[in-house]
Amino acid sequence: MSLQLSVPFRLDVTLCCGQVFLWERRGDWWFGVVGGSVLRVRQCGDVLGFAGANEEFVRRYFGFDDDLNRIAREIGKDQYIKSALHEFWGLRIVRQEPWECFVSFICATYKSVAAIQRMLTQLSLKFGKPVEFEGEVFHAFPSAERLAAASLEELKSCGLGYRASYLQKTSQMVEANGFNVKAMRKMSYAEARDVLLEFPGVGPKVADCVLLFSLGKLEAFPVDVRVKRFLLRHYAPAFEPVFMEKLTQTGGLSDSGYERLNFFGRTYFGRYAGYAQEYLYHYERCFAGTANLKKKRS
DNA sequence: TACTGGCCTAGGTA
DNA sequence: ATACCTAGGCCAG
Repeated sequence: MSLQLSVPFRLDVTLCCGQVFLWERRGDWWFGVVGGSVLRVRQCGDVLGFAGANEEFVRRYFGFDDDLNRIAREIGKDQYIKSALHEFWGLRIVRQEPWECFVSFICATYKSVAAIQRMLTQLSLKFGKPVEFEGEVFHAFPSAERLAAASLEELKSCGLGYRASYLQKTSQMVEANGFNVKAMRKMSYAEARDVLLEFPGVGPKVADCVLLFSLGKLEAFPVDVRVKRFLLRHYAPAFEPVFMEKLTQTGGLSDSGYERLNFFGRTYFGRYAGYAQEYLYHYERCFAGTANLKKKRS
């Protein structure tokens, strides 16, 4: 099946920008398991070809209802973000499966994207239900029940390290009390964030990623080392010199430091701050390299 | 309340 | 090759 694109969209950028980890590229086609079924998608200009789901599902998953032109007008506050918007125009925030997204970002702490993909792939292979598609076996993302029953050793064998116990405890909590996606969608950003923060292994960064990439809270503004970096480089005048100095001197980010940068992002860019974050994050990742702003060791 | 280390592991880099 | 550094942070003290 195929659909004629009537909105700006770029599939490859959307799947490569670091918001989702389990899509695999094979030639022109992308393969992914979403909600227990396998999806095959490719883009040729204004035509999106797909198999494994209906058009409505595809439209919802890739966020075609987001009015990108309007979003760009609202977040396009300065030349730097405008450059990122221009470079990656068509990048959209995906509506991931919340549980998969939650697990992904619990595992993502202090890991590179390549390593995250590897961990999640192993978890799926080991604990996910096999799904046949076009004569081939794929694996669905494992349920909370299955992960809750896994031993620490089994989880660690997927490369999780210290994240294994977080994932085990969180899975057990979800198995016992559920993961109330519907309720969180209805809540405000702040309320839903507080719910997520109750789970082990979930701090503000992980919560913001889940809110943005799976719960439709487009004002969420996750702050990681790259975001911190481009804020230091390009938005320094927005902060007090003393605060800037402290940020530059320390590698990590304290709770209060996180909240200040997060608050800046949400107030400066507005209700679509999450889109700004993702365009800028990807821009930083592709063009800014890994210049070292950390305190020099002596 | 705010800050400091420690933490598992795997890619990437010198 | 082999050592070292950093990676989409969180938690305990």
